[in-house]
Amino acid sequence: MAKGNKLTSRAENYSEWYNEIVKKADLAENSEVRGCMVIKPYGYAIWERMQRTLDDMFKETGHVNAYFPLFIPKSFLSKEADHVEGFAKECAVVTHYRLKNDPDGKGVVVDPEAKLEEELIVRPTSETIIWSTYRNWIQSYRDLPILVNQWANVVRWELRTRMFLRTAEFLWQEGHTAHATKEEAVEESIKMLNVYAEFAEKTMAVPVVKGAKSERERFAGALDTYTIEGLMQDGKALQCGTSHFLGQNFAKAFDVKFANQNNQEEYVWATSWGVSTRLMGALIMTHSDDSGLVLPPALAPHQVVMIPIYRKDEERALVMEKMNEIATSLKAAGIRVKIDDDDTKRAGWKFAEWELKGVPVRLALGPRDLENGKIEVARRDTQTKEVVDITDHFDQTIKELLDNVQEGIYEKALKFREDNTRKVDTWEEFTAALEDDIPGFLLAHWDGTTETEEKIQNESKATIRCIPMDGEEEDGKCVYSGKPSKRRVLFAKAY
RNA sequence: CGGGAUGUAGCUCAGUCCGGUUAGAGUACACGUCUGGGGGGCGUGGGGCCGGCAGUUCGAAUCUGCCCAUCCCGACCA
Repeated sequence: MAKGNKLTSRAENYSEWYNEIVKKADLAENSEVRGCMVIKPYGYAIWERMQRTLDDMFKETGHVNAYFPLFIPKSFLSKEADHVEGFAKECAVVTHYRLKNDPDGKGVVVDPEAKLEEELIVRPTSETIIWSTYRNWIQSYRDLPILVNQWANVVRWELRTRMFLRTAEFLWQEGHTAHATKEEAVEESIKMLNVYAEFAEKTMAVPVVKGAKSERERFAGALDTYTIEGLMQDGKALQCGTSHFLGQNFAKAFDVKFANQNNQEEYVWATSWGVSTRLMGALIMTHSDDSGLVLPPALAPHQVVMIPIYRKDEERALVMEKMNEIATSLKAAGIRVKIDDDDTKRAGWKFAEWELKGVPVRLALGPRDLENGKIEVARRDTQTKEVVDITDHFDQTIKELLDNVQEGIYEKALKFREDNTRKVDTWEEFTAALEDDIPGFLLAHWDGTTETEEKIQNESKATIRCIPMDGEEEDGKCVYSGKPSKRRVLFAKAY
């Protein structure tokens, strides 16, 4: 790659900047199938770290993993009326099970003889197939709760797609739990929302607002949907994860009952919750800059990249010896280290490349440093570097530096969100705020009706992201209708 | 599904209006060489069914028709 290979800046064209990061940082690329993407090894490595951390958190909260089929009988989808309403328009349908050679000799065609009696839907989510299964698993209160998660792919036939943010097929996890009481199910749905929020903030360093969705925005088939909402650098909101209290809707649709301690039959209470590869988009759009990706150390496949500098083979040998020694001690301290000793690339090229890929810390070591007992330490998030002594506790120095980076990018993102969260009280303020370069989060009163919500969306393009959980009661007037309101809700333009 | 555009090297594109040498550039790739502490310089080389089919013509990347594909804007998108 040549000098001209700079990213489009965020100011110039934000969505172009995003697309270029995804491609040039080797995260993913478009596939031959419209709307689908290939997640490349570097991008997948980040996703794997997300999976591992989340999976541990799920296990710690008592969940186990299982796997349910990709295909769902068409009839299942129509058993819960709201649910089918929500998904019908974006389902891929399997109608046949066989191909045959084209009689005209041009490749293969669908064999019309092989039509399925009942068509199969490629899962857009798995509530239906799971609840039809739970029916057989549950007879007594002693069978409850069921706390199951699955890691899977799902398909939603989207017309407009964007890498990681909205693709026709995506990877996610979906937790599906069954409980004896309403209280327990509600508690579960909030517990998992908290797990998501903790993951977002501690591991991804993405600050999020926890809240409940309005009726209009909630999951089809849920009584309550809870969400974590992040604010991206362009001032638009991104829904990062959702947790649903499903009530008894699916239990009734699939006739899942249990005998309570008094031997009375009751419908089971349900939750479901999920996060997807969309989190990759949140990660990119929260921290990255015009030089490329910025990764939190907790998720970076390589936390430290080491680049040797040398001219002659003798120099190379000396530098590599010292570098391996340092790498060994860093690895022993639990740090993920990559030595980039590729002799076909130049040092400057590697600097730019690893910056683009967001590696939190870069160490460069050359003959000059070797003489002085020093090493160059560069920090990705602040783009600063300094030459420091190689001390006995160098591994601890780096460990602390990584912690600082993790903390630093979170604080920076939090400050950005705070700077771009505004209370507005009039419709003029509301619409004016949305015209800004960074529209941001708007806290405003709302009269609680779907009609008003729709009008606000149609006239301003902003939607209610959530009714924040930590919001305080406050008397006010709806920013649109002027009717009384008890609390502010969070509005934003959203992805 | 409506509106607009584009298909030429792995990628980004010029050439098409006005038909006429062997179809070009940048980048990527390969080799050599000088290099090497922020995406290096020089040299050499490989790589093309010009989206497909059918016309017009002595001659088509270029003109005509049809088809296919993709992209953008809208509509739609818990």
